[in-house]
Amino acid sequence: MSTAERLIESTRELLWERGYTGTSPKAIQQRAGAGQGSMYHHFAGKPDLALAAIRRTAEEMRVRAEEQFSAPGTAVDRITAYLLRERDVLKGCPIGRLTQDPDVMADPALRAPVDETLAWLRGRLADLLAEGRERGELGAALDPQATAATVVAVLQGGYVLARAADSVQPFDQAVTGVLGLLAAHVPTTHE
Amino acid sequence: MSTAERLIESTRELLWERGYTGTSPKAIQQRAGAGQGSMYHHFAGKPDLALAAIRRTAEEMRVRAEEQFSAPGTAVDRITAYLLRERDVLKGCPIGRLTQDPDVMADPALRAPVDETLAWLRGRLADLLAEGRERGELGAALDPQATAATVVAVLQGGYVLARAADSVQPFDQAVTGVLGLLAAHVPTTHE
DNA sequence: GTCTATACGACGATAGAC
DNA sequence: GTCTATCGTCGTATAGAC
Repeated sequence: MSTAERLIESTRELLWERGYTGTSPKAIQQRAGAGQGSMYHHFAGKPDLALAAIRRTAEEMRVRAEEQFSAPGTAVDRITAYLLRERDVLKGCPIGRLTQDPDVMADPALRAPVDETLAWLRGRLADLLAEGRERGELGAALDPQATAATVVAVLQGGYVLARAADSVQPFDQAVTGVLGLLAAHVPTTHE
Repeated sequence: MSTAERLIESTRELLWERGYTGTSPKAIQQRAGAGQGSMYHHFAGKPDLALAAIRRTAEEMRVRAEEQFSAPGTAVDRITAYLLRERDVLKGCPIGRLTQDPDVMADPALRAPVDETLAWLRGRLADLLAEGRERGELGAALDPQATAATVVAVLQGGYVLARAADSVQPFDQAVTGVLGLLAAHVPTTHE
């Protein structure tokens, strides 16, 4: 792996673990096994490197989500598979966490991939829900956009609860809970 | 207001806006209009001051939530009122955000109030949901614990989505969505 | 491309005068 | 109680040699 690659990967890890403010150039260099000069040769500075790291993480997240979304099965099947997918729950969402970093949110370039990724997720889930509703898999009363936002929020909030409790249990409960609520909207499961 | 009070209040604001790592003693002093010596006279250091600030914020959060929880009405009414309560959505949750700060999570003293507050919230909502189920306001199939986790996660995740989008819309949608799902579990609304 | 040297303010705290 | 002085380290680079 090239030095530039190692720098990006180290930055991705540190942004995930410690956030933008909590990540120093020195820490990035040490983890990447690169010197000062090397880092500043490849990147203009901390924001530039962070941008490369965030873009890559965002792209990876979309690809992994799309794997579930484009799988065979009903809309609810695919959303269920997405929600139950294996996750590094206690580490949280590498994109969602950036939302709490004022320095990231204050920089339009850094903010854009965060905003776009979460908006894409909601949109994609809304599409699935709308499709499921059209096919009669879901009740006509279900609001695809609102429900999509709920599903993404359950994940993002589930990470928060899990980190607070230092346990995956609240995350799993939140997912179980929303799946239970969603099941009540599946016409065939109505008593 | 005493100097110690102003220091605590300033710390509360800064922890909310910038998190623990992003908040420096100097910034706290400036906002409080106090000098170095003054701060270190009243508090042992940054962690000590943060502890006082976090405890107060946690206490305030419980009191405000309990106002809705102990109001008259059905369980669903009270949960709805809680979810629709006025909030500083774009600023996020002052307790939930600390969850993303590794230095807070690494310190048992700082972590405790965060953990306890979110756990209390889930427990309180689970109680309400269980009560509503016993009274027949909610379907027997509803899992109080899981659903409580879902409700709290929707709020915490809604903040994340709102901050990413720089708009309250996704937060409102997530709340609308979960209320819509919950409505399907109210026996009388079944067609 | 990578290294070392240098810079300068911020961070988090202590010491001691008033 | 509050102030100023001082301290050692870190953060975020730039400069220039190799």
